Amino acid sequence: MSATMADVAREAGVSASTVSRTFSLPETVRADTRERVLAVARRLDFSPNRTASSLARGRTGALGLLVPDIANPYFGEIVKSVQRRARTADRALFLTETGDAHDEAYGLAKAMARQTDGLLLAGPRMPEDMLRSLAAAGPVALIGLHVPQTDCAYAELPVGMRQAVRHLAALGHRRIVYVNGTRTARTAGFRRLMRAACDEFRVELVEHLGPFDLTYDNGRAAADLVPTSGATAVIAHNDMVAHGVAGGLARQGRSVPGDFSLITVDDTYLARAIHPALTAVHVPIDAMGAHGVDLLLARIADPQGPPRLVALPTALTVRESTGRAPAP
Amino acid sequence: MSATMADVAREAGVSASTVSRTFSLPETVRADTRERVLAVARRLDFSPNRTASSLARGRTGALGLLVPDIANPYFGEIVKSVQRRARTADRALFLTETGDAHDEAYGLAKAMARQTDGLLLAGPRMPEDMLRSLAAAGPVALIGLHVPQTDCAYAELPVGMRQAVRHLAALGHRRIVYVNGTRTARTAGFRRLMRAACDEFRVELVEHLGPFDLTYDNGRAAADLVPTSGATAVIAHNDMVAHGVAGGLARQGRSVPGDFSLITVDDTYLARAIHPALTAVHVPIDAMGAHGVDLLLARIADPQGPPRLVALPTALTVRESTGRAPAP
DNA sequence: GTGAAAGCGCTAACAA
DNA sequence: TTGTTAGCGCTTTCAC
Repeated sequence: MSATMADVAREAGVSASTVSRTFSLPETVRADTRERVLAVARRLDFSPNRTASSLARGRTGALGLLVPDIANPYFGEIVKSVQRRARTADRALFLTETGDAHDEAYGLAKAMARQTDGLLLAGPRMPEDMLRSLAAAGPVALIGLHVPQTDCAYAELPVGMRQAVRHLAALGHRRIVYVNGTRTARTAGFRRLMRAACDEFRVELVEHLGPFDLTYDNGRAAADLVPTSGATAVIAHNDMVAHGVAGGLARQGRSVPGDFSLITVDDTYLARAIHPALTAVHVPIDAMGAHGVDLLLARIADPQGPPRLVALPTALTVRESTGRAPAP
Repeated sequence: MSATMADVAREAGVSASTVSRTFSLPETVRADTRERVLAVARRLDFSPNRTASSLARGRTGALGLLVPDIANPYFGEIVKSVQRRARTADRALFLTETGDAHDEAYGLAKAMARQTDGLLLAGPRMPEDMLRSLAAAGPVALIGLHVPQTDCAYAELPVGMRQAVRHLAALGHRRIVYVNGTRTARTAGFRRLMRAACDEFRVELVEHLGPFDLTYDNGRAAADLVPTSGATAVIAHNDMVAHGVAGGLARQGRSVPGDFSLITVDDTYLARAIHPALTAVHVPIDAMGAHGVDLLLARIADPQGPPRLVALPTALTVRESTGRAPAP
């Protein structure tokens, strides 16, 4: 089909090695022969066959990204930033959606590891030992999650969460509902955080831990429980859920922030794309994706190096969904 | 590092070819030797090296997907369905975000074509001749777009659009605004459609063709133009824009559907995820993605076959954002 | 600075 | 049914 290095070599009157060097180590070949080779290559519309190169080199040049749910805007934005960073590093990106099942995700990761130089796991719903086993088998970096002894880029939530609770306390809220999720890795730490922050600011915490996957519909369902809880403010675990809570409250005819204040965590474009715009604990998704790629590339370059953690800052962004607590 | 076919062959007392066949054409090797080979393979934790296989076979087993904007829910849902279908076909998926620049998208497509067996272009913002040139160079299928002489899976919008206008006409709306976008391939056909439908139902059409990229913010800006247009209903080109229009109207203190009715096109989860839920021309995104993959696989299997078009049905889904026109 | 030669790990005739 | 043999297209010592 398409021209090979041998073809170019013949036409240019050099050996295949020289053609190869022209493309992978240009500075090692004399300028004029290089030009000659490139001219022929251009004429023959030649470009190196990546597959052959991968085989010879022993690495593919590709990275693999696994996300639980592509359509979730949080992961959508992660995919976006990872893909962008990968491209600037001249790496192709394999994408796989894992869903929520541990074993399947593990199998998919294993399979993908074979065709890539390294794996990026975003918000993996996997027990730590599986993650460790993957990391032991090849280069792996985690995004949005903190697992000791593993390369990860994650958001430092305590600061932002504390600001959120302080903000509500300052507005006179004395009792808040926290709409949590199940099954995600950050859930546990999250609860502890909320408790600590609420204790510090003397706010009473009501948890809604139902079997909530972090979906719009579950947020909507959670909204029905809010008015009977005695709380005047809600903190939702992520934007999808917050969106559902907002929709549910609106449907009940409740006003935000008139009747209830609402704070979300993550701050994807969804948080700005509803009315009222949501006050949010901003998570630097973009930076997390980019740092994830960097960590992975570093790990690929030096498989033995010590694990690195990159903690990105979070902060409260106040918008329209929070206001003074209604008079009792 | 990891075991090779030669290793397995030696241990199992067979030739490398037999090991190869055991994995790629199992039925051609006798049951007992197959078992023996598989046992050894398991013991050695062997699995075939895809890169080597790709090189020998002359195909990679991977598909490439290009989308303009991953974070846009419309494309997010397409990526999701494509990735799912690709997996059931046992194909890995390369993902690239192209952005809006024609030439860059073209270059990225060319590059990706080299490492895949075929390309899926979703909603490409590219002139037809570029698309044709790509299709001439290798297997290509289009998603969400109808280009003659090319394999495409697209939504048949006339039906749904006509229903939308009829719906508004029946509710007493006599003048509607259409918030269009620039630069996308479907724009032109869309305008014609709207005109035809509006003529049929004796509705006056106001077009807002500003330099609108299809973003939330532009929808918001468009909303400011709505009240002065004299229209009582709005049709938005996609969910992002519709979302922005809804947000903008809410901010102005206008009620939907009390003051203005609003219809969106695409019907991603966004359409349901705001209050009021949006009446929408439903586009079967999932089916489009799946059919796109099937078209591509068929094209890969038979590069010479005639081009195939798959037109998926659209239909109006009435929700809460449309109601009777306000009395003049 | 350039060329010759030996692979990288697997596949696919062709023979046996 | 299985083995032998010759690549797939590129990279990389090692000489020159």
